[in-house]
Amino acid sequence: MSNKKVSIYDIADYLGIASSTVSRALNDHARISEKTKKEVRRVAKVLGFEKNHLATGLITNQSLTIGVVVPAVNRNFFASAITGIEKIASENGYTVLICQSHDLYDREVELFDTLIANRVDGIIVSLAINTEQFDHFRKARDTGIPLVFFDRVCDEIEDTFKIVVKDFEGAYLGTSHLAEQGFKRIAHIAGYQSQKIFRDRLAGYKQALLDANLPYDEKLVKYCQLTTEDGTGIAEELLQHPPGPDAFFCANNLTAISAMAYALNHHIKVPQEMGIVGFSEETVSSLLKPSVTSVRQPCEEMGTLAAQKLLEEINQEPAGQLDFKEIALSTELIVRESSTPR
Amino acid sequence: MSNKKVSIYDIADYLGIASSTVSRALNDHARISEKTKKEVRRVAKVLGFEKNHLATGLITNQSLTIGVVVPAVNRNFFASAITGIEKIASENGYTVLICQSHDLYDREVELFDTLIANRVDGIIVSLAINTEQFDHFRKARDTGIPLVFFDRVCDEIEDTFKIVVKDFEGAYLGTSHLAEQGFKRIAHIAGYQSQKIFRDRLAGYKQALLDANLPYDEKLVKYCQLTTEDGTGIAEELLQHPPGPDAFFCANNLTAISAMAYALNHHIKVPQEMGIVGFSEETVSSLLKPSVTSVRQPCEEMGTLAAQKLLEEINQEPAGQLDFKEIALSTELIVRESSTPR
DNA sequence: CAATATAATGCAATCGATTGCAATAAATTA
DNA sequence: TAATTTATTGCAATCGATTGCATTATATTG
Repeated sequence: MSNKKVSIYDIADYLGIASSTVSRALNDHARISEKTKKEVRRVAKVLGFEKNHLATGLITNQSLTIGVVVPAVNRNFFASAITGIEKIASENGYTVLICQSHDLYDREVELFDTLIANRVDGIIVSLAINTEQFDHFRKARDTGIPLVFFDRVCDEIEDTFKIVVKDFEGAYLGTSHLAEQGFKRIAHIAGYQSQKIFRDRLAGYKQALLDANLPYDEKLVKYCQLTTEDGTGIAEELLQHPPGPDAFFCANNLTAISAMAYALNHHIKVPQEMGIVGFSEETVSSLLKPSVTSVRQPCEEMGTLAAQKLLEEINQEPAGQLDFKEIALSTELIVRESSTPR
Repeated sequence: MSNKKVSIYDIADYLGIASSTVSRALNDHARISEKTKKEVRRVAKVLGFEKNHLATGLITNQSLTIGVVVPAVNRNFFASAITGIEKIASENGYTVLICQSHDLYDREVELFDTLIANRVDGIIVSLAINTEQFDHFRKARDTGIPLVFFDRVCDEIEDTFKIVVKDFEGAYLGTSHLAEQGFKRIAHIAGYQSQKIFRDRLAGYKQALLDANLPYDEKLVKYCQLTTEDGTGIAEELLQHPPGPDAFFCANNLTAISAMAYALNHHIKVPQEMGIVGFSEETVSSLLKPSVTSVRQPCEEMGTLAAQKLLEEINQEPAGQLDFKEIALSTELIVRESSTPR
């Protein structure tokens, strides 16, 4: 293996000049002549030079890398958010380190340690579903690494940007829509209430019932991790013993899809006998038969916003001037077949 | 902001010992006494020390990071493969840098430059759909960075591991199955033939037709990028003018799902009037109504294998002893409703 | 107790790029 | 031509961890 590691010293030797000149030339420094710059660039190319970011990072104390910690990348919401983050990051010369917590608190903590050790310049995070301790966030902040939360945010940590959607509003929209369509016994597949977003969604659901003069029946609310299996299981549980629900408002889309699948497989007609509304779109929401009504979140926009705010904090000059706050974006109800019997 | 950067020197000063001793203590070196090790670890914790990987990487010439370049992370196949890669990597103390090429050649090249600059110890890659030049791969290899291809591999580069599935076999299985179920005019939504996997899938499809005594009609084969829109568009095109196909064998699952959606929306009954088989599972394959028959790939296993082979190459001692080859894993046909009219 | 072996620690160079300051070369002005 | 600016380039320290070799402390043996 030809383990050539070409450094600026090699270029310097080749041209018989100082390494500092090479460094400045490559960085297009104003005090280097055009002639030398051209020469240096030419030789750099000939020799196959690639700048060593580790060395740069060590001396400049910044890695030009930002870390992203999400529960999983194979969900449309997170994948889109990441796309947004990448866009802003690469426009600004930053690399993105994407990590999956797989919704495990322990893994999240580990990932934070790794990111800190790798000296990322900032971290964007959406909490694992069972994260209820926050020392790893504090540690990052104490180490001087800016943090931005999005989607599943952490209220206990202040002075950071938080990018969320109006979960209450979204849930209210979805549930009200079902009520308007004539559904009377609307169940809610809810996320664990340790996460604010799921509390807000439940609250929106309740308020919508109230405003529609429908009774709130706690037996119709089921808390879970919101996996595919949870959706099927809860649908089965609720539909076994009459009177079951005649509609599901689901706190995410995976459970909406799987609850719908359960219904269809048991010869319950959707939407005639059963209405379905999900929260957050999946790629297939519009492709399913019937297509699935859902609350659309501006996923990619959340990503770009999170990245912008993070870079703002990383590059703030002087420090301590930022107006940290929670930014809540609007949701939109995409009405499709699964909720419209008429 | 308390930008404390605690280094081994701080620990050394605190204890009045040499930094080299601290370094060795933290690395559990045999020639350091237990007593000192304990002291050092204690102080490290008190001071909030986090090892600087940049410095370590600079001196040891390894970053303990591996790069992964895939077209997109929001596809079940890649997400699962990544999960497999992460598993092996973290077991071995490596961090994974995940990058998306978004199926763009230019972006892929850019990402390679960034990864090289970040001195990753190796790269696992699945080609962008229009990658037909390979200098960036050669450059990585010349820089001494091991490469492993998976899924969409590059035949032009030799002496690297390649992890694939038996695409020919999978396509043969899927198409034969449709033939057995009585479908006569089986269309194929194919990927661009610049990629070997799509050539192999087409070949498997052809062979299956041949063995089933069905004529090969090139009008029933459509080449595309395999996006959702492609699936819908091709279904529309082929079904507009009779005699259209009575089944679709699709080179991925997105097009299978969207072609099926098109059929259902136009009152074509699946599977009674139209059979559907896809390649590679999506999370929703089993949840759709009808559920979608598809060729299952061992996604996660491909990821673990790719990572294992990469680490093997990274840590080979002495160099040049590896038996590089293409490893082809078996596929499995998961029969569901979309292809079984009876 | 002296001599030798062994354990534990320290010194100093190194990785590659950056950067403040000094030094030299070239250009301008008196 | 001498004096002064201005444009270029070089020197050397620095970031933080690692490591070969030297050194000192402790243990073992005769």
